[in-house]
Order: sequence, then C-alpha cells, then structure tokens
Amino acid sequence: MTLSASTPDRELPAQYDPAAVEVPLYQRWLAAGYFGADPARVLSGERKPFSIVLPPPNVTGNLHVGHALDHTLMDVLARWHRMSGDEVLWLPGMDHAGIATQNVVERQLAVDGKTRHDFGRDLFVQKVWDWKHESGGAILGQMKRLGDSVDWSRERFTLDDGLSAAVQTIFKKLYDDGLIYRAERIINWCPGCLTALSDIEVEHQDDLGELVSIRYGDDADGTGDGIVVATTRVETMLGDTGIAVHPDDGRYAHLVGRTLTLPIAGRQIPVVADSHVDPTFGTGAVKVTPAHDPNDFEIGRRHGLLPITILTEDNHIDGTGTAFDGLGLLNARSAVKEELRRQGRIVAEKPYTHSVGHCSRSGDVIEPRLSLQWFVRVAPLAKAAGDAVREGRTVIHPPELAPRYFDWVDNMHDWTISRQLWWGHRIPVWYSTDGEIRCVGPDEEPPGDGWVQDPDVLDTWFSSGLWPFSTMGWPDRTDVLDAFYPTSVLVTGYDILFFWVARMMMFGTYALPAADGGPGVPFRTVALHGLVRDQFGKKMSKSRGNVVDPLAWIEEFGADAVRFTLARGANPGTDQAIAGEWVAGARNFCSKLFNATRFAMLNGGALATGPIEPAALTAADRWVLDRLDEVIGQTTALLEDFQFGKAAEGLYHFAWDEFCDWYLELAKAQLQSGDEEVADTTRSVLGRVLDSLLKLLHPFIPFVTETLWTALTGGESLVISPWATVSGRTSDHVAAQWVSDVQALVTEIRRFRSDQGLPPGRRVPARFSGGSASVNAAAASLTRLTPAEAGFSATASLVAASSAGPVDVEVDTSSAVDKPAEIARLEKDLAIATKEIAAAEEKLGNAAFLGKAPEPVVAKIRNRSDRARADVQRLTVRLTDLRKDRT
RNA sequence: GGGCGCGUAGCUCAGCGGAAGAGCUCCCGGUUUACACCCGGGCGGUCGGCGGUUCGAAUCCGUCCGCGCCCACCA
Repeated sequence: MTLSASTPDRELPAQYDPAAVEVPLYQRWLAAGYFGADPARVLSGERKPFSIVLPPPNVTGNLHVGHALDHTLMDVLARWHRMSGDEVLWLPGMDHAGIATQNVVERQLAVDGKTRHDFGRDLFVQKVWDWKHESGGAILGQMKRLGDSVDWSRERFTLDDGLSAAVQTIFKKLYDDGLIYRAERIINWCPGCLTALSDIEVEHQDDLGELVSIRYGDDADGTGDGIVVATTRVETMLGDTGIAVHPDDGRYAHLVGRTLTLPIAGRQIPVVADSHVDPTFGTGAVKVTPAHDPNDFEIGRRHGLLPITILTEDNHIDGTGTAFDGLGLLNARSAVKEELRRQGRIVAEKPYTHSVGHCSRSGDVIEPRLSLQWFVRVAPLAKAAGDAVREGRTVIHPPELAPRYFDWVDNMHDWTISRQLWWGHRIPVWYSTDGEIRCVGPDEEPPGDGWVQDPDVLDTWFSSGLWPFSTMGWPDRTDVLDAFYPTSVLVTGYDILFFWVARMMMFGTYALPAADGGPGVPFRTVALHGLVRDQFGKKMSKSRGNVVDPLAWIEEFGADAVRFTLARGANPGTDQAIAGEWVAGARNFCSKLFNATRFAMLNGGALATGPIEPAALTAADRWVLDRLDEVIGQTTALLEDFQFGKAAEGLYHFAWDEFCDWYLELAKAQLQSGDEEVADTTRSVLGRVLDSLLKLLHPFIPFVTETLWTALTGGESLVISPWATVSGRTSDHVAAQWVSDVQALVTEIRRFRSDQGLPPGRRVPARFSGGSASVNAAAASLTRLTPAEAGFSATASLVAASSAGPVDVEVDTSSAVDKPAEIARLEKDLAIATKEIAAAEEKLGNAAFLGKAPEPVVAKIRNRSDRARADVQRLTVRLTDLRKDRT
C-alpha cells in the first residue's frame, strides 16, 4: 500500500519515504486553508494574535541554507502557536533588491552587447518586470518544499502598489518633518555600478597597498625642505588643496599659515593646523583632498579648502589640466608616482596593508566622491529606535547582542538613500526649471509642465524598513494592522541586525504610534540566530567551495530531516555547523519515529488513543507518562525562550533513548504478558505518548508527524490540533525508581553478556537471587535470559546493586564464543608478523645490502614490512579487546 | 582603536558551582518478528596555561596564550 496525502491512511507501509509524502502533504494543507490568518478572530477577542513577517528574500534569490534555518525557526514558532490556539499570521513576500536585480537583467542584456541605455528607462524597467515574472521568485516554491506555513494569500512584494504608496507616504512625511534632505556630500560611490551606496553596502577588507611618502614644497617657495606627506593614493594629489598638521606639532609650527607648491599641478596650497591629524602617524603631516576623502572634506570645510573633483564617475582622471587627464585610476596612480619620482619627490615607498571599502554587490573598490544626493537625517530616528530597546518595548534575544544594536543606532551616520538606478521606488520629488523643489505624496497629483521628477530611485532598504507595517496595509488603517501589529517576533540572523532590523525599528517607531501614544515598535521581540557554517565550523563561501545546497539535502533526506538538523543546532545568537551525515542522522530519527508508530499500530495502539484507566498502569507505564509530562512542560518552556536547539534535543532524546529504547521494549513484555487488562492499558499508553510526542515534534518535522498522527489517530490534521498538554498526574517516584533499577540491571547484564562472548540474540538460561522480583523479571525479559532448568554446564555470575539490595545473576555460558582459542591463534599471527618486521628492519639497515640489491627487491621488502606493521596494529587491537573482555 | 564572543572526546558543539555529556566518526558483537535509516557493548577528555575565591570550579574572579566575529572616515 502507498501513503496518500489526500486521505489519511490508518496503516503504515514498511518504510517511510519522505519524498513521496512531503509535496502532496503540503498541497493538502494549502487546500485546507490551514495557514490563513483571520484578523476578525483577533479583533473579536476570540483568539490571541501571533504574527511574524518573513524577512523578504531577494526576488533574485534561491533558498540557501541560511534561509532554511531562518524559515525553519519561524515555522516552528508559527506552527507551535497555531496549535496553542493563537491566530497566527506569518506573512511572506519578496524584496525587489534594487541593485542585485538590475544587475541580473543588465548582465543578460550585456550578452547581446547592449546596456540599459539602449532601451531607455521605461522599457528597461519593463524588462526587469518581465524577468521577475518569468524567472524571479524561485525561492517561493522552495519555501513550500521546506514546509513554511505562511499565509500565501497575503504575499507581498516591495514594489507592489500598496507598498509603493507606503514608501511615498513616509518619504513625504520625513521630508515635511525635515528628516530628509538633499545635499552635496562625500558619499560611497561604486564606479562599477555607477551609483551611490549607503555605509552598510560597503564592505571593508584589508588590502595590500603601498604607502608613498612625497615631499611637497622646497626652497623655491621658501619652505626649505618642504613637508613630507604619506599617501596610499598617490593620484589624488592632483586634487589636493592643502596640507594639514596637528596644531601642537612643533615640527611644523613655522609652516602653518604659509603656502607650498603642489608638485605637478604647480598651484599653491596652504598648510593648516587641524586636531584631526595624528602627529604620531607617519610624518605627522597629511595631504588634504576634500573631494575624495571624507576626512579631508571635513578638514577642508573647517579651513576653507575647496574640493576639486579629479575623477569621473567611472574613475578616470578629469579636469586637472595635466597630462594625466583621461587615464584610469590605477594607471594614473603609477604614472603620477613615476613623474614624482622623476622630479625626485618620492621620499619613501613601502608595502602597506590597510582597510579598503568594496561594493558589497560588485566588489569594486569604493570611491569616496563628492556628490549631490538625498539623505535621511537619522539622529532622531535612531534615538527612538535605541530607546525602544532601552525601555524594553522591544526585547533583543539573546541579550548579549543588544550592545551591537546600541553601538549601531547611537553612532549612525546620515543615510544616503538615493541610488542612480532605474529599478526601485523613484524619488517622489520634482524640480522646476527655476530650481523649485516639490515633494509629492501618494494622493497628490504630480506637478505638470515645466517640472521634472528626480531620476534616482530609493535604496532598497528604504522600502524593506517599512516591511512590518507596509505589508499590513499601512498607511491605511486595516484590520490586519489592528489585529497583528506590532508583530510578535522577528526571527533573523544577527548579521542583519544593522542592515535591516535597525531600519525597521527607526521607521516603525517613527510612523506608527503605540497604543499608549508613545512610539510604536515593529516587533516585541527580535530573536537572533547565528550563521550556518560548514562541518568544520568554517564560513561558507563560493571561493572556499564549501557552500551547501539545502534543496539537494531535502531531495535526499527529506525536508523534515533538514529542518530538524538545523533546529537542533540552533542556539540563540550562536553559529552552527552542518554536514550531510548529520542530516542523515535526522532522517534516521524520522525513520525511528515512523517505526515506533508502526509498532504501536501493529499492536493496536491506533485504536487506543482515548482516556487511560489508571488502575491498570504498570510502573513502566507510569514512568513514561511522567516523563512525557516533563517533556511537554520543558519543550513549551524552551520554545517560549527561543531555545530551539535544546527543545529539539530534548525531544530527540525522549523519543529515542527513553520511549523507543526502554518503554517500547518494556511494553513488548506487557503486551505479551497474557494479562489483557495490562495489554489494553499498554496500548492506551502507547497511543497517548505518541499522540503527544508527535504534537510536540510537529513544529520541527511537520511532514512525518502529520503522516503518522493522522494514521494513528484518524484525526484531520496536526496543523490544527491542540498543543500537547500535561496530564496533571503527580509524578510517581516509585515508578521512576523501578525503571531506574531495571535500566541499571539490564545494562549490567548486557555488558556481562558481551564480556562473556554470549551472542546478544541467543536465549540464555539464568538464575536470579536477591533484589526485586518484578525488576528481575523485566530485566530478564530485556536481556533474553530465561529461567534455568536443571544445572548449567558452565556458569559465570555477576552481582549488581539495586535499590532493593544486591542482585546475583548466574548465567549459563555454555553458548559463549571460545575466546582462549581465538586469543592463542591471534597471538601466533602476531608473533609471525613481528618477526617479519624485525627481519625486514635488519636487511634495510644493512648498508651493504642496500648498496647491492636492485631497487625492486628493496621495494618488495619495504612493502612486506609495511604490511606486517599493519597486521601488528590490527592484531593488537583485536587482542586487547579479547583480553579485556575476559576479565 | 572600540564592542562581543570562543577555546570541553578525532570533528561539530551542549553543560556554566555540586559525581565529565550529545551528534557524527572509530572499535567489538549481532538475521533480537517496529526499525541494519537498526540493536547491544566499548575506546576516547590534566574541560587552553597559570594563579585566586569556595567545603567543592569545566562552571565565579584575575592573568597569560591562541582563535573568531562586528563596528570604526588610522592618511
């Protein structure tokens, strides 16, 4: 028979095949509408809300292992809360991912030798939309494969009409409040993407460069030996408009206020005193290039040194009036250096490793560039975002990561939000021919003739920052917003704390007042998990070649196995490693559950999921029910604390080490005891434990648990079943002690059997004396000891301690493997191998022999010696085992 | 230069004041009627070093060594 997802079966096949079950099962859940959220049930007070917005993956993206972790943890929470009776909204969607997506389409155009300019703005944007509809959003199908219980009816895209209106609304509000401004500043310019970038889109890495010391000025301008400055960017000297030294630096005091001749360019530049200069670094004098360095820009502003831009947007020297105009940046660097060398102005040059900004998208070296851009004045927004956490309106979990958040929001620079791209939300600002500026809200008509809209679009993170409420209909007041905002929790990696979380906190507190009139927050808790690394704990990267594909594992081991592996390794804020073997281990766990349930059903457990008659409970029954209660309480508490790893680990051990390894084995005896009341009760206990266990595990491994639970109970679905509840029994210490005694005795006997060379499967006659009769009987059953008839032919005995006094077990060892003979044989082999090695050593140590014997003969002897060594090693290990077993 | 964290079995990690643990690996045995995606047994650790607090420290404090991550306008 086969497992069908559409109609739950009450029988199970011989083996679990996740691939055959998972896809149709997900379709069944969708068809049943289990994942839909209804705000009415919250607003009526019928249910408590639980809401999560999915961090929107890029429309260009595929499900990588980091997503798989992120989504698994969110799904655990969503499914758990749904079962706990909350109205759950898990809202999915995607990010338009400005630069990333535009780049994808531009690369396609480049294949035909075209650029976006060949098509013009409107046509190009249409092409991006076409791409999005055809190839974008592959990740959505992959989310379904993973089992995400999101409300697909509420899927959003950051460029949807509604979200675009939200973007325009908040832009206008910020503009009117003076929190958005346009200014000419030094910004991060990517010469590859030809756009401005915000600080977070720049990645710093240590690059090897060259620190070149140059002498400015000389006798000719009356400054004697002049001043030596050091730079890693020689070419920027063409844009120098000053030299700065520290005000207290006596070495240069006589030069401050004078001017020097700038080599090559020939213009006079002043020496200024500025406390920014570190007198201990290099020569203590720094060249000032206001248009190409943020520090220098500030120094220049303080001292009236005007910026001179010497680079085009694509990094060519321009407008310097020198022979270098037209050269690319790196060519210019060496050419300028050569010219300085020719003039004898190079004082020193040495290799120098320093931190250099790179474009996080293209990898190009970022050029600080003076440019007219739009900015968000972040100070008041960041203050509110910080206060929300300081005041506990939003809790960061684990708390150790809060300092990072504060460090960020307390020191944030103004945010460059304009991008010289076409794919994104266009800046809603129009300019008139005579220089007027007008910011237009979503409900307003754009101005007519004589006005042109700003050509730039907004940073992708501008719209992502609105995600928690723009997706719920803001700026309109909607039922969804009323019911589900603020969201309950944001689950994400700590690596995105600044990129995204801080932005949402800023916009959320700014745009939406809380119920008490104070600043609203987008989420009550931020639960941060770590990064997924490879099996050696190394960061995954394409260059390292250790990136794993969760989809391949899903196909091989099933989505449940991948989910369980990730959840089990998830400790708050801590990175985790993952390997295929571990996913296989999780698959084995699913299989174990499957077989345990199958066993219960084959024994009638499926018919016995009703109430239990307490009178007939054995000690084993009472013990497992008590343990179940403990596990239910513990799992619930751990989930409340976002301790996914420990919750999964606890369930794994209860299910495998306690329920399967001990209770199931004890239950076999109870089922075969011939006492029908005991057997019936055992069936009930099996049903009861599995019912609860499958519920507890369902958030982690939804597919296999659903398959098993519907088969076991005939219920409709675990997705909508109530969460496991404790029985309310008082725990039974006597039962716990009984089981503990059985476990201790069984373990002793098993070790004894193994030591004696008694094959585990064989029934062996034995006599017990002392201890508890019921413990002894159970232990005998689990260790295949049968009551001895007449006298033994050969015996050995052990004495085990138990709470009922010492137990003496006498065992018939006539069926034991004959170890002394085996040992004797191995010892002989070992002696031969040892001799062989000695003989080989002697020959190889003989210089005369080595000098005369042909190489093949020597190689043969070496080979034989190596083999003998391997033999010795193998035999020694085996002998050690055998000798040890005898004692 | 700031901030956070980590060094526990071969590997990846839990444990964070009261008798050293898990998964994977390794070794031995096993056709045990739920399961070989399994069962049973076993090897393996001066819990980074050194001091201190404590009746007791992997667990707290100090210090040193090694490693990682994040932030930062060190030319």
